[in-house]
Amino acid sequence: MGIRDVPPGPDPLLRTLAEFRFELRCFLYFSETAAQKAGLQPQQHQLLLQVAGAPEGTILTIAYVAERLGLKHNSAVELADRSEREGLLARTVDAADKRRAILRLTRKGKLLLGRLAGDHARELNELGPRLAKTLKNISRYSHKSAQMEPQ
Amino acid sequence: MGIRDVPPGPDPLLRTLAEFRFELRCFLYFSETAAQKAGLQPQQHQLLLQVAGAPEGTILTIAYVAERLGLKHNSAVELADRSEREGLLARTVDAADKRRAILRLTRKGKLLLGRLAGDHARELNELGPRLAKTLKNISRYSHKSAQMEPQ
DNA sequence: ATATATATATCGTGACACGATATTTATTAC
DNA sequence: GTAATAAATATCGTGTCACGATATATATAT
Repeated sequence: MGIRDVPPGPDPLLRTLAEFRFELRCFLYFSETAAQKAGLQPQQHQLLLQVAGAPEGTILTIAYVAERLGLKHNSAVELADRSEREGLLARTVDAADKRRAILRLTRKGKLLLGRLAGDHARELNELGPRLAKTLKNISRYSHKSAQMEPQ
Repeated sequence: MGIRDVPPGPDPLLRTLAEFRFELRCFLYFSETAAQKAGLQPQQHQLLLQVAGAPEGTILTIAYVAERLGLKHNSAVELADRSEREGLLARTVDAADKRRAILRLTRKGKLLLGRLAGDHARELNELGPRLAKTLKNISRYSHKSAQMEPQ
């Protein structure tokens, strides 16, 4: 802790941004691996999470999950196709607007997602504080002030 | 702010994890878009960042960046190939161990990376606090305590 | 009732990560 | 000191997936 948090040498902002992305990558790697161990593709996991974790009252359309996952509509369609084929997800045509497909999890999908959620929460409880600290360092170094007391 | 941070309805842990991934995805989308606007593939941006932002004294080998990017060695080789082809990066054989390739940025690579760094710092200064808050909520809901005062 | 917009779906393409394997150089065992 | 093993990088074929362009079906507006 202290000055070693952002060692001297190269541009401290680049140094800290690199560290942040590394920590982020570690989390994503954990997440991808956990999903695959559970028998899900990482993106399928994300789809299930956005479906199950949507705010109350959300209309769970393809367009909604596409926006939440940062995907184009057609990519979300394909992801839902694959997930449906594997019995993780079900589509039903919206009775109120037959253009829409409503997504919901199957029991299998819920089960797998639930297991992953606990693991992710644990991992984030460990990683979170480190991420937060690195984020603070970024803000410190991006305001290009000479560094005062670390932390 | 307050109770609305994690609305009622479905499992609040799933709800919060979904929110976290959405915020993360927003950042990544920003980052990918910024890189591409600057003429870089997102992964090339990450490679340059890990090269330029490595701690003083780091030996900048393929293996090093592979580990930092969470890639297999061969994927890092290919990424370095593409980046070298576009004049962002240079490889030199390590004189001390001729198996190793040492990576360094070209002037062009440094220039592009520098521009992106500022934009990213600004974006993270905005997004960081929200991420930190969501992370805290995850920790709150993963310890399955009944919720007390929000925040 | 026709035109336009919206939601989802289909298809061909390209980027890229990976496993398996090869090649070169170091290191170790004897 | 040479053979054997390890380590670092490179090459090649394959599969996944995200995308743009386009198509189809339903809703909305004029």
